Amino acid sequence: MILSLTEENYLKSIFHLSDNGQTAVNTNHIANQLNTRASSVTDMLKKLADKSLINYQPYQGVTLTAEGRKKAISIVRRHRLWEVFLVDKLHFGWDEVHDIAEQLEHVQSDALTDRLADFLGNPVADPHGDLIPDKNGEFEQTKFIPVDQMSTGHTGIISGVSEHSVSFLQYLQKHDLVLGKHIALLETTGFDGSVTLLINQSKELTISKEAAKNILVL
Amino acid sequence: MILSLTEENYLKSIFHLSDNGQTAVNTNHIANQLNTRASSVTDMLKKLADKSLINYQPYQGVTLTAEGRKKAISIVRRHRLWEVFLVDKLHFGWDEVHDIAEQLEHVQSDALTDRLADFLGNPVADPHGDLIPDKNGEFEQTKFIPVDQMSTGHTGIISGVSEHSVSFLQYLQKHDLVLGKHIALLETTGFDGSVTLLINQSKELTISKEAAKNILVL
DNA sequence: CAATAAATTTAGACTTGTCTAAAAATATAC
DNA sequence: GTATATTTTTAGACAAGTCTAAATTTATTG
Repeated sequence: MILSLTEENYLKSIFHLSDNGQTAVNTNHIANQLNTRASSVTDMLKKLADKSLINYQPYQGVTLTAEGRKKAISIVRRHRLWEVFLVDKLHFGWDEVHDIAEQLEHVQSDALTDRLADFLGNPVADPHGDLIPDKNGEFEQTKFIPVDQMSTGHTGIISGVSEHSVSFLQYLQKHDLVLGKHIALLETTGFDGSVTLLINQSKELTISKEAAKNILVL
Repeated sequence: MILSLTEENYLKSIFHLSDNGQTAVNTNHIANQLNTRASSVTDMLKKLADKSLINYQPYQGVTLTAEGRKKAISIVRRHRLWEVFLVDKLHFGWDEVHDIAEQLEHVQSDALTDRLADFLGNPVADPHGDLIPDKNGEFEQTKFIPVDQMSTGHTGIISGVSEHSVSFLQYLQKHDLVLGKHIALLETTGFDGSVTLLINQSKELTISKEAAKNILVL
């Protein structure tokens, strides 16, 4: 079944807002995420329910069906593969690629997606460290830890972020907190939770608890 | 000014049907090319005329304005660059790429287009030999000759086709009449115009006048 | 050049996706 | 546990793009 661009965007939103399809999502949350109105969302939810892509009970929020989840995951796969392409091959900054990938993800061709993945070396994570599902929709099993949950003295490799705003990404870039860097947690300040890191065994940097929460290490 | 996908497709059609924007194009021709109805075309022509992208007088056909031509050329540029990407990098066959490029061409980002061009080595022609306009909309000046207009004994390099149907492309592929092959015209048959070629100084092949007309050499 | 044929445009309707405003259902608070 | 606030849905309208059928314009032809 071929979905419209709009339908794809709704499925993707629901997937992301529901923590990969587990919990129910509210109409208002979707409206907010898609910059549209609750009434528009209701209309679309009925349509997606008719197509058996979501489970929808009026006033009770929605979850994805197996079919809907499959579709959503394939969109996520396309999005993240294109992000890798844009950063690795076209040398865009990781803070510049989201909007372009948002367009590219809607190009419908399984052959294209699979060949692109091969061309990129079948990456398992995108430039933000978000996991790329494989052809069958499976995510590699990994255990990212947010920096604010590391113990003092322990080390890790920066492997992802859980906040994708351009300003945060640029902040990270500026302080050289990019993917692949080795960090060690030197100290956690009790009163505000800010943490002091040693980056690549050389540079010391103190960041807020808020920032630490959104940097993931492996 | 940002154009809708549909508007882009109309401009592209007009550009192609008008021999790169020179001659006037009929409503019916556009309807035919876009698989739509004449009445739909009329509606859209009014809209494009309102936006100063075409010159439109009812019943008199249309031509592109300078602005419309610029837009059309940028779509053609994107389309052909993506075709190069699909064939050179993802190893698609030249007969498989049109539909995918048709989708990719509508991704709106000048930065993407320019970086893609750089990544591909700023090619001047796509896998079918069609010229790729540069960033400023200029086509490289070349003089392709259709095989049916070659003189007996003369040689050339296959550099393009003027017919893009999948069946024709597959026919060429089967007979090894692909881009870059050296051919010599051995003989033209008077009564039906079919021509006998020597391919890469080794293999002889006779093709119809119809086929010869659509193979371009340099 | 009148009559027919072909091409084009208009009129009115339909679909998709959106919106505002009002109604209904659910959640919260005293 | 009733009143208020919040969330969600319904009702009706609108814009983009399309369609069919009818009307109009242009082209063709005897």
